Amino acid sequence: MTNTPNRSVERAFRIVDELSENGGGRASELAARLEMPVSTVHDYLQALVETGYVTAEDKEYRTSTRFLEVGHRQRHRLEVVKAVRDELATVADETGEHVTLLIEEHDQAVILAVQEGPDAINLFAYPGARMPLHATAPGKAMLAHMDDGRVAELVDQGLVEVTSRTVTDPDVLLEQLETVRQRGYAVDEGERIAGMVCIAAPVLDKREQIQGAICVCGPESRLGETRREEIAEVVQRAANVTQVNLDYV
Amino acid sequence: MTNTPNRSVERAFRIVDELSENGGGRASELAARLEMPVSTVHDYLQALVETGYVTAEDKEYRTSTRFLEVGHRQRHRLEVVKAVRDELATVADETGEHVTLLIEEHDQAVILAVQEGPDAINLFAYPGARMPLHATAPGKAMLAHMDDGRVAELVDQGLVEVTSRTVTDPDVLLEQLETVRQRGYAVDEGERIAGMVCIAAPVLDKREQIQGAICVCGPESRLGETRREEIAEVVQRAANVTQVNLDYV
DNA sequence: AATACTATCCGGTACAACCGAAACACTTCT
DNA sequence: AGAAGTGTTTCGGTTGTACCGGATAGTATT
Repeated sequence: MTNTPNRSVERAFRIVDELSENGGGRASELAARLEMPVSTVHDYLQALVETGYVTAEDKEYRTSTRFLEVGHRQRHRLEVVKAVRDELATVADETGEHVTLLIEEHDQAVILAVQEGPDAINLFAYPGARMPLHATAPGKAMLAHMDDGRVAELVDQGLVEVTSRTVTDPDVLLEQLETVRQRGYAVDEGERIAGMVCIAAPVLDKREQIQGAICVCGPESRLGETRREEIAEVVQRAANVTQVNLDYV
Repeated sequence: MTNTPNRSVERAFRIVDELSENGGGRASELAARLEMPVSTVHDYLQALVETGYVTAEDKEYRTSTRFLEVGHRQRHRLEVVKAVRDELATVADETGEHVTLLIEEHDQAVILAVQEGPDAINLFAYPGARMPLHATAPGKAMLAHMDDGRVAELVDQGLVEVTSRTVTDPDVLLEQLETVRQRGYAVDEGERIAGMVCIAAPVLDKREQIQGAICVCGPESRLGETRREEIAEVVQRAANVTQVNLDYV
């Protein structure tokens, strides 16, 4: 399967990743970290600058705003984003908490949009941020509506423990997914970020295909039993409206 | 100068660009557009999918959310963005119009953040969007504080006509830049988008280095002489506050 | 079923990526 | 000032792999 898939491309993006993670760097720095000859890295950086995806400023290389551009263009085209437009703001208003729209990509949950309600906790959440599916409410909401085969595959790859509360037992996870299907929303209690509770509802299209999830996050202290149910209501309603928008636009 | 800067890297990003512009595509489509053999394009797509920067969904390839991630991370690190944080919203509120923060990159003006006021015209403006420096108010605001040498270089590369009102005469441009320096803000009257007037103030750091520009855009009909001066006031104040934030954080 | 199209696989060859080494640019010591 | 250290850039020969033509498999269209 991994049939030498063009080494140059792979290396180029390895360098981009490295730049992105460290917010830039010098040629030799990167060479050391990536264990490549300095001259090679230098060649790549030169090529990357040429493409416009990397900027050089006095020997200091950074990823350029082209990434923003490409990312936003794609996001703009995703139907879910259009469909959810006003709903996120409404949910943020009604709950006061931190609201996000996520999709599944490459077996991960990826944030597409963030809307902070008046009382929102300041999470490090930004468009493009990704997280494991099994360790988050939105992830579980989406998993609950994916093929059994894919879920099994993911389970086989191992359920990474993000916090001490993360569900790592396959049986427990499958049971939870069943619950999600029954009541229509998913919950995560400090399974990704200690002290944070998240409640998420899946967004399906008319073919019952999963298109994303809407998620509300807040501190455990503020989200008692009744409050959670209220939020679940709101999130599910938003997901429904989104589904309608999806199908009729 | 163009010393064979790694063809694979260049081609990989040519493909990414093409994908981004058309919101995705099939292998053969891209091959035709880029005038490359199908098998070659196929190889590249495979490699790109492997890196995670492109997703394949039933033969249809798209740029992935990785671009969003990389873009946002970088933006997060840019000092200007932090410094301008609340100012954009304030300006949007006070003017009611469409407000943006821009920086210069690769000889272009690039939008980093957008804030729409209550009466804002719906422009196709998103983070990462880029435009020529000489054809916009923020561009001219930044040009006015760049080295004469760089300005001369840009002029030499030719002043592209975006609309019929775009300044294409070097002498006129240089004169306008002088005016910008004198009164502290730049104006563009339908030079990039017909019917739109933009007013922008430069954000400088303590070394008088240009760090970006804050820009307000609105329809010509709404922006008479006095209104423009009011907006210029507001924008300049915001740019000043930003500068202070920049220097003291 | 036959046709047309596109995606995918394969493998030999030409060519460009690769990297060692040397030149160059800057700092930072003595 | 000179020297030594640190990091960047240039250069060119070799070697590995990107490249693409052609074959095959897969899918849609008639």
